[in-house]
Amino acid sequence: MSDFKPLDPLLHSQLRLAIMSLLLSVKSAEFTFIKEKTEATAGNLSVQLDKLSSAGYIEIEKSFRDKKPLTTCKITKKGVSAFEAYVSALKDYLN
Amino acid sequence: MSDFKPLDPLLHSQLRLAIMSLLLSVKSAEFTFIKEKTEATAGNLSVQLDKLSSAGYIEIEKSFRDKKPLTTCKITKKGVSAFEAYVSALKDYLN
DNA sequence: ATAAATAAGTTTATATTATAAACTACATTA
DNA sequence: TAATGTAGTTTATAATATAAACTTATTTAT
Repeated sequence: MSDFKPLDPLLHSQLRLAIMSLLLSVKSAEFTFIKEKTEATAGNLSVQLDKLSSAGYIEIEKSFRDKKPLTTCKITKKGVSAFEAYVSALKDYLN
Repeated sequence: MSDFKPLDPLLHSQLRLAIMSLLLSVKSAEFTFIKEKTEATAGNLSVQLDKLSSAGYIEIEKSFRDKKPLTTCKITKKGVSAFEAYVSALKDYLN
């Protein structure tokens, strides 16, 4: 029997974890804000946001501001739960 | 400027993290013991142990017992430091 | 008016990584 | 001596992360 619970592979990724961590601390965040905070490239960020969204961990709203596209992200209840479960599982690995 | 320090990719891996976590809590551990505790396949374990060893995070000793190969692993000082740095960096992601 | 630069992303191609399947070597048992 | 088990290693493949190239639209300069 293993001492180690599996770690949600969707969260066990540096960038996605950073995104989720950010989103936990705010009501919502814009693409460009997340990009600055995580120092990710736009392409990478776009892909990872899609994955989190597909999993139902975040909600993405696309609109326009000043005639420019505006992508706004928000963590979901499911995302919060998944994050908490991940942190809890991770603790066994960190002693 | 980023709020998130990079996570050592060698440690940010479920299996390698489990291996390091195990090795932190014992003087040394045998291949088969680590295999049972982590529930990894022998192939995967072999590869990941090699990576940790190449990085200088663990030391691997190969011998024989009862005429059978015996692989024994031990965490190094460098490995302990790396693990501690990883945990410290990770904390910023977990709030 | 049109060419160049900027902004906000997305899509796609590539490099890296994780993982298991297949294999090796040797010992034991039927 | 043929099959089974033990303890791994090597290699092939699947999955993942990442950046480069691209798209669409806007603003600014010529």
